[in-house]
Amino acid sequence: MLDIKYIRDNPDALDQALQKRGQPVAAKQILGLDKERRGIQTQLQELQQKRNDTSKKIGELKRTGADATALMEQVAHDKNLMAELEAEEKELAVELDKFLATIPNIPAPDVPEGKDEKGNVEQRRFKEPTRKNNSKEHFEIGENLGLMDFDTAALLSGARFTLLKGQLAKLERALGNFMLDMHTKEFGYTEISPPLLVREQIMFGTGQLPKFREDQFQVRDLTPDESRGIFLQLSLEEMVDKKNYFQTERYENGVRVVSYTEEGEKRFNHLYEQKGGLWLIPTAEVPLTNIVHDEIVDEAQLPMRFVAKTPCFRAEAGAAGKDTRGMLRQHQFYKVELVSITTPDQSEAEHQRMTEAAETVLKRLELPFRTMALCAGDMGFAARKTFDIEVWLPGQNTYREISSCSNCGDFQARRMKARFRKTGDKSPQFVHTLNGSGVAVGRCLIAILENYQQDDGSVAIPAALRPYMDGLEAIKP
RNA sequence: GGAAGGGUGGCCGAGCGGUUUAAGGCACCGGUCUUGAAAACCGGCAGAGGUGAAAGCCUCUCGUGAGUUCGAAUCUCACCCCUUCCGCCA
Repeated sequence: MLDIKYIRDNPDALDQALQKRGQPVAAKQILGLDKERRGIQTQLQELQQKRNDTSKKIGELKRTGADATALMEQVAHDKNLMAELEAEEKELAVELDKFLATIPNIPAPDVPEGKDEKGNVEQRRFKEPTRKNNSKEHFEIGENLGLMDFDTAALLSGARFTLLKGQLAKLERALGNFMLDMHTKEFGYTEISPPLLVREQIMFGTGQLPKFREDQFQVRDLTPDESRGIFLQLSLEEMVDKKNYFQTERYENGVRVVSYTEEGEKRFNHLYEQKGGLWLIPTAEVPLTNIVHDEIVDEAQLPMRFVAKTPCFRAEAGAAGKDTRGMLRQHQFYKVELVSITTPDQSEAEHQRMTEAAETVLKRLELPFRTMALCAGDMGFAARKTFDIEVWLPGQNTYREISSCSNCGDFQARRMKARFRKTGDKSPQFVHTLNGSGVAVGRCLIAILENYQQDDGSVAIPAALRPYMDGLEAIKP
C-alpha cells in the first residue's frame, strides 16, 4: 500500500512508476477521490465539533438543574445532515482504500526499464554453464532412477504434483536441512516453524490479497451451499421485504424458492468472502513477514531475520500449459524462505546481504547460476527492487529462477501496520520488509539432478550434501 | 461439538451514560541529586486523520460494524478475535 500523502505530493512519480511497470496511470483518479473525501470530512468535522460543544453545555445545564430544551433541539437539527455526510465520507474512503490496495509498489530509481524478463540485467554469475549434447531433463533422470513418480501423484492429486521415493525423497529433506543450517549458523537467521494456514488479513498484509485471489488456495469449513443457507436464514426476513435484495420469493409445492437480484448476489459474495476460511500459504514470506503485523517494535530489535522451510501452495491459475512436464511448476513444493524486518536505513544493505545468503547456497552446492536485477515490468506487486537468482539447468539448456530476493520498502509494512519506534523519537515509523528464497528446494533438487547427472544414469551427491545423506556419494539406478 | 469468561494506550490495569481532555502502575524520554550509576523526587509520554506558513486548533479511535441518546469505553444487537473447562482427536 502506498502512502496517500506521497501520492498527493508526487502524483507524477506515481504515474511514471506505473508506466514503468507497464500499467495504466492512476494518480488523477486517486487524487480526485482523495480531494472529494477530504472536503466532506472537513464539513463533517465542523458539525461534529459543534455537536460536541453543545452537548457539553447541555450536560452543564442539566447538572445545575436548568432547562436545556432549546439547545437539545438545536443539536437534533443537524443530525440528518451529519448522517448523510458520514455515509458519503465512508463510501468514498472505502472506494479509495480498495483502489489503493491494488496499486503496486513504486520501483526504486535504479531498477532497470523494461516490460518483461528480456529487460532484466545480469549482475554477476558463478561458474559457466555446462553444455553437453546428451544432458537429460530432471524428470527423465528421476524416472529412470525409479524414484520420481508422476503417475501415482496424478492418481492421488491430479496434475502438477510429484511423488518422490527413497534416496530422492531423502535428498529433498537433505537439501532443506542443509539450507536451514547454513542460514541459521552462518547468516544469523532465526529458524521458524510457522502455520501454513493463515487468515485473510495476513494474506492482505504481504500483498497476495485482494489482487491475486485466483492464484491462492483456500480452505473452508463451509461449502458454498452451506454458507448460502446460513446467509439466507440470517438475512431473509429483514431483507426480502425491506430492501428487496432478492427478486422473488415464491412457493412451489410448498417449498419456498428464492431467486437473487444482482444486489443479493453481491451481498452474498461479500459475506462469503468475509466468512471465508483460512488460506494456504503460497510462500513462507506470508507468515514470516506478518510476525510483526500490527506491532510497534523497538529499534534495538531490528534487523530481525527469520528463516523457515515450508511447503508452498500455488493454484498456478495463469500458467495453464506452462512447464507441464516434471516438477518445475507444482501446486505444492518446499521452499526455504528468508525474511528480514529492518529500519529504512538498513534495508538496502540487508537486500545485498540476503541475496548473498541465497547465492551462497548454490555456491556450496557448486551449481552454476547468474544473478539478475529485475526490470520494472517483471517485478512483483509488493517489490521495490528484486534480484532473481537463476540456476543453470543443462537438461533444459537454460537458466531458471530458483530464488527471488525483494526489498519491499515500507509497502507491506503499511498494509500490515508494522512499525518501529526510534529511541527518543515520539512517533513510530513503518519498518522495511524483505524476503527471498534461500532457495526453492524443489527446483534445487532439479538443478542437482541435471547438473550432477552421470552418463550411467546415476546422480552424484555434492560434497556439501553428503553429511546430510549419510555419506552417500551417488544415487544409482 | 458443548459450556463459560474476556478484548481499554508500547505493556499491565481501573472505569460500566455527562468535571474522562481514559485513573493508577510498568517501560521509555528529559531534569534535580551524584565522581559515575542506582534509588528517590519533579516533569514528559497513545495512534490515525483534517486544517494551518507555523505555533496551534479540531475530528475519529477503548476488538469491528450498526443502533438507542442532546451526549456512549459505559446501554442494545450482530460479527470478529482470544482464553478457560468438558467432549473428540495427532
